[in-house]
Amino acid sequence: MVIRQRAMHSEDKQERHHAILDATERLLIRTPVRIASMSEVADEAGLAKGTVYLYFPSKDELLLALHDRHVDDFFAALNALLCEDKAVSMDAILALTRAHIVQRPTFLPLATLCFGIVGTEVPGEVSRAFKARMARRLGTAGAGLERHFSELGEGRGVALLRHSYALIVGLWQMTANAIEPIGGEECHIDALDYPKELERALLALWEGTIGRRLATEPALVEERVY
Amino acid sequence: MVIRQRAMHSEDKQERHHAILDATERLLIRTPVRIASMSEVADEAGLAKGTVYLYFPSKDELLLALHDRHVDDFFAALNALLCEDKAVSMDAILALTRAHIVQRPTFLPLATLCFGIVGTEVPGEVSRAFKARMARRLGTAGAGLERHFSELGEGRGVALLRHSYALIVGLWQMTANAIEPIGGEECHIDALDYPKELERALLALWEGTIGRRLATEPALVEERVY
Amino acid sequence: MVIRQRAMHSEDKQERHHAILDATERLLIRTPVRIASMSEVADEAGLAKGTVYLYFPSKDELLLALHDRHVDDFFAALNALLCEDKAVSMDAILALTRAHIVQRPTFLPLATLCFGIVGTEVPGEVSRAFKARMARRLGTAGAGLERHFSELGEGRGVALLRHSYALIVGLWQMTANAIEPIGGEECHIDALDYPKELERALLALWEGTIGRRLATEPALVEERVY
Amino acid sequence: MVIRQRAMHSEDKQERHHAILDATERLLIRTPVRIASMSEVADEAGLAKGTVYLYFPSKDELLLALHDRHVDDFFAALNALLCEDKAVSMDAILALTRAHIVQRPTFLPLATLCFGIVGTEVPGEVSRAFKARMARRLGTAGAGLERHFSELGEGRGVALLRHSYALIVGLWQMTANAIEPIGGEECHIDALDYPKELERALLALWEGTIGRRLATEPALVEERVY
DNA sequence: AATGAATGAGGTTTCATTCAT
DNA sequence: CATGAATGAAACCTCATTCAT
Repeated sequence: MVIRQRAMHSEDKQERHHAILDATERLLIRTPVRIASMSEVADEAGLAKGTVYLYFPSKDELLLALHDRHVDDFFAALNALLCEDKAVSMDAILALTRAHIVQRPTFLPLATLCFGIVGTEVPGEVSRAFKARMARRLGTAGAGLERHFSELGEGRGVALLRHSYALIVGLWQMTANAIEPIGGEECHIDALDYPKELERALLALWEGTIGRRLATEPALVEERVY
Repeated sequence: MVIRQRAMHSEDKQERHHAILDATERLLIRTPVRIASMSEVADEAGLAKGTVYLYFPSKDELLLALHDRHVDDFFAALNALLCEDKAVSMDAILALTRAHIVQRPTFLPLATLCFGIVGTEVPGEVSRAFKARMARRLGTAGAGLERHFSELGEGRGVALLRHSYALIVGLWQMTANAIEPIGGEECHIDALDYPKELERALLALWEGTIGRRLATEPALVEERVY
Repeated sequence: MVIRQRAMHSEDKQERHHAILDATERLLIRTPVRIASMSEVADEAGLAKGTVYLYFPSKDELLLALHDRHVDDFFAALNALLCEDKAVSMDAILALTRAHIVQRPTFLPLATLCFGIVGTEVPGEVSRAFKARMARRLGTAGAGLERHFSELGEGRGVALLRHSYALIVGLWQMTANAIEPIGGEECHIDALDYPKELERALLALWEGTIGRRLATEPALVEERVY
Repeated sequence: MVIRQRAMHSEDKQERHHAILDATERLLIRTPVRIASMSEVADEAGLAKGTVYLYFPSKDELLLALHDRHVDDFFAALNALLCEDKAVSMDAILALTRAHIVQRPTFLPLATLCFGIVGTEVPGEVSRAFKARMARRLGTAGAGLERHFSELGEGRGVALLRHSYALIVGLWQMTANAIEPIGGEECHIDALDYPKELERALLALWEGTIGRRLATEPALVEERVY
């Protein structure tokens, strides 16, 4: 077993907390299909199995905590963007989504997984706490959105974020798992390029919701339906 | 144990095939949260466990087959609608979605489950076959859509269907799992009314994609952002 | 894994049931101090772990079933004795106790163990069923006792059996575990000869309960207090 | 965490020793069924886990020490009684048993537990020391008994105490575990009134051992077999 | 074709004890 | 002396799948 110092202070513990999440993330990147066992997590973190349970009461809560960190990263960036004084373009939001969700290899698989965990496997208290955090983030970001897009009425910002998130996750599930180009069938190959297809779909959703043209990126505009 | 005769003829086999799927569906309705074990499926179907394996090579393929049947029902109805000569309204499509997906208690939980199965657990051949069927259905329906909504360019019908499906599934996952009815807690109830929120989101997506107003249902219109 | 035939018929299953109990008993004889793990039981029985769980739903219930078999053996013999027409002597009962309880190396350790299991670890239904069987056995044997020892009033037979059983188990626990001859201290060595001390204690209990002399064995009589 | 000063002097240590035993006893009263974990003991004592290990080398020895204290209390009272000049009645001894064993909620559960510990889990030295203390107590009290009950020959006093103790513990195990109050079920209630049944059994044992009538309490006499 | 007994890998969790601080 | 973070050996149990009957 790797010799490590003990996390005596609160900040050391925070660090170790994160170190375990980091280890979990590394494993998830290595084998996205399989959810690592707690033994593997402990090994990867250079800790004993029991130590992992010292920081996370169960495997499900560990996974949920990692997902929570992902979500937090995204919303922190989003809120930072929305809090700025200058105008926020759709492009900026898409770029942010790309950076924090689409290109982060573990975000979407883990999100998919956690949809099954929250509410069924995890104790109600934990589940509720997660949902509350989620609601708070959505609320903050939704309000920010309403400030930047004045066409959005009260509460429409949150709804738009929810719909967008649903689209991001749902489309990833379809694309990653369910649909791929099959020989013999003539498919538009780029229809299955998840990042691009997602941006087109999001653009349509936002334009439909807000009621005016938003995109400025040529790539998206030129494909537009007339 | 129930005495049963053997399914000697091809049609008997088809029948038993469906009987097993029916049993699985009944179990799924009874406990949507838990995926029934093969024992339970066999019991519910009045067969022995081994017999179920004569008809479905694995549990995953059984679930996938049931999902396939759901999807087939939906697309059959959709294609029937789109093949008719008369104009097809958005409302008609929403109604169809409601009837075949939203209000069918097993469709969305199973879809969610299958997104995790296909491509990882199931042999490539089976997975490819499922995806091919899916692509064919989408292709047909997408083409029909393009006929009815002339603003949709070539291939845009398929894409819109994909995006819609993603929205349907993704929003369900967020709504079904992220919120639970808690006695005494005041929840923003309407934000969590999945059927209504879904229709609003779909409407926005379609209007954003097609580029014009589509809804006629007062309930949706009056909530609209100006 | 050892190749074995399958227990298809009810009697085969009974046999396998017993075979597992036999294996458990062998292990218990080998290491009376440690309660075997389910893996060891399965190995000893030449079966897979899962198979053991097919016959016994949990480790505790397996142990309880073995204890139940012990108890059953004892009471079957006791009732057989009490059902005979001819008079039953205290000596006969002591001999029977010796044969079925004292000299059976696993009876008392397992009984001690099971006192902790019943009512806490085992589901209420199982626990109740065991207690009901126990009450039935005690009732039958107690009534038989009352027939043979006319001084015992109604219900006193059951009570005497309960007290005797308590003495048997309690004294074993003290003797086997808590008290042993210690160098330096002058102890009557034979006070720690459990079988003999037990019989003396039982004789006193019975004589005190029934109210007259019962023993005929010289060994017990000659030690008697005048 | 509670700030505590260090136990530097021998008497401080003794005090802390007792404080830990007190904490263990409180936990045992709270949940008699479950043996507290060392963490709980430490918490209850307001100490860290490691500190408990400074005073007791293992969990088993902690439990044994608590049991030892119980036993010591009982024998101290018994010897005090037996050392008095005036005659000692059976009733007095029963009353003492009631007060120190039967009505003390942790005595019997812990005794049961310790019967499984001593001689198996605990190092021989500790086990032997406990047994030696036990033998000494029994020896003293047994000799006292022989003075008060002249019918008891040499060594019979110790034996009677051993048998009594066995009966006390054995009957408790049968009664406490084999029967539980079940709403709606009619149980032979009085067969399960442990304190009363115990006194009847002890009376019979003592009368059978000593050879004459001992009881004076009407409640016991009137139930007597003629 | 049908059965259902047997399999056994696989994963989670607990907690007495140790030892660095 | 005191702490409490870290350890890691157990042990249980499930259930998809196989295959003898």
